[in-house]
Amino acid sequence: MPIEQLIAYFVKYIPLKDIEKNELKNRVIEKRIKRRQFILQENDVCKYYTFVVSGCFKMYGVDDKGAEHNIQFAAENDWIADIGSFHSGKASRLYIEAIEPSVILQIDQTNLVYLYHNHPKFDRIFRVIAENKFIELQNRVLLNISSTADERYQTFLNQYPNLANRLPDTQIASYIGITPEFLSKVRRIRAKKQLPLT
Amino acid sequence: MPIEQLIAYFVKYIPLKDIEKNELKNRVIEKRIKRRQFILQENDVCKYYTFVVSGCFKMYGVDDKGAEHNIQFAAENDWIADIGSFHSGKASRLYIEAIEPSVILQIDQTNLVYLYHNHPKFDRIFRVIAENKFIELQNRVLLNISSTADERYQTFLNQYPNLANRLPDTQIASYIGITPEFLSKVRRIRAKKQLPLT
DNA sequence: AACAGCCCATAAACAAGGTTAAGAAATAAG
DNA sequence: CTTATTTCTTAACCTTGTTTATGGGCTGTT
Repeated sequence: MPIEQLIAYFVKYIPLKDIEKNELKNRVIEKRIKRRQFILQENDVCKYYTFVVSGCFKMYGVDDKGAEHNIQFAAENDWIADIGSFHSGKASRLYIEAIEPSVILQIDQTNLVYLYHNHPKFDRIFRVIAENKFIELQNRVLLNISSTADERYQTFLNQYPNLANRLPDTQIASYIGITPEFLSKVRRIRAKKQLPLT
Repeated sequence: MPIEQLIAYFVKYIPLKDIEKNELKNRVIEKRIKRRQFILQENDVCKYYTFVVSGCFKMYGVDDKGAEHNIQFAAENDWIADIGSFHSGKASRLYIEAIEPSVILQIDQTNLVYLYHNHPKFDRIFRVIAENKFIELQNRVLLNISSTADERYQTFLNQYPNLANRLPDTQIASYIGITPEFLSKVRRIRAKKQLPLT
C-alpha cells in the first residue's frame, strides 16, 4: 500500500501516533502516472507536494534556446515539488515529468497547512526534510563551482548509483551542467587513460 | 539591542509570545567578531547556528590546490552555519570567516533542541527558513548549470545589490564559480559592447 | 518485418573559461 | 602620511566545454 510506504518513511524521522497517521491518510491522494506525463508544467502553479512511491521523475527548466536543465531527480521515497511556486501561489518556470511509469502520493496546500496547524509534528518532520535537502543542494553547489565535468560525473555515479543505472547519460549530463556530447568525450578520455589500448 | 533585532526577524514570520521571546533571549549568546576572524574552521564541528546582526561573513570550501570556493555570504538578518556538521556532530569541511567586523547571535544544539521541544513554533519558523533557503539554492543550481559566467555575474548584481557593493569582485568570482581574472575579462567585454569606444 | 524515435559515439571548428605572470590602482594598516 | 597588502587589469597561451553534423545501435510500435 502506497500510504503505508509514506508512513514508514515519516516514521524513520519521528514516530507517528495513530491519529496523525489517519489524518495523513485522509489528506493525501494517490495517482498513477505514465512515462512522459507531466505533473507540473511551466506557467502553472505547483499545487502539490509529491511523494514518489515508485517510478522516477525529473524537474527541469528550459532556457531560451529550448534546452532542458535538470534541477532534480526523484525516485522511490523522495519528494518533488517547486516549493517556491507551491508556497507563493505564483506560476512556476519549471516542469516535472515522469521518466518511468510511476505511483505517487500528493498533498495540496490546504491539507498540508491543516496538518501543520493541527499536528505540529509535521512542522518538525518537514523542517528536517527541508534541512536535509538544503545540505544536499549546498554540496551540489560547492561541487558545481569547484570542480570539472569529469569530477561532477564521477561524484554523481558514486552518490546515486541507483539513479545512474536507470537514467540515460543525456539526463545525467543535463543534471551536472554539460552537453551530452561532452559527457561522451569525458567518458572516452577516462576509458583511454585507464585502459590505454590493449 | 541585537536580541531585539533577532526577535523582529522572527516576528516577520510568525508572532511570538512573551514567553517564547524570553526563552530565546536566555538561550542565545552575543559575540563581536573581528574582520578575518573565523567562527568555523575545517575539521571542527559546527556548534552554532549563527544569526548575523551586523557585518558580513563568507562560508567556503578549499580545494586540493588551496583555492577557496564561496558557498554562501551572510550579512544583516541572515543565518549561517554548516547545517550538516551541526546536526550530525561530524567534522566540517568548511570555513566561516568574517569579511567585516561583525556582531552575531549564536545558539547551540542543546538550546535549539530545547526550543524545538518546548515551543513547536520554532519548528515552524525554522522549517520556513529552511524552505526559503532551499528555494534560493535551487535557483542558484539552475543558474549554475544553465548559464554563462556573464549571466551569473549580472544575476548576482541584480539579486544582491547590497552585497555587490560591499564585496570585492574576487569574492563574487569565487561565488559564481570563476577565476577573478576571467571576471575581469567578462566585465571588460561587456563594457566594450555597450560603449564601443568613443 | 519495418519504421520512427531516441540514445550513444565521433570529429572538427569554435567559444568559454583557466593559468601564469606582471604591473597599476585601490585599501587597509602602521 | 606612508608603507603593505589586497584588488583589479591585461595579455599570451592552454584546457575545458560547445556546436554542428554524421552515422550506427537500440527500443517500442504498427
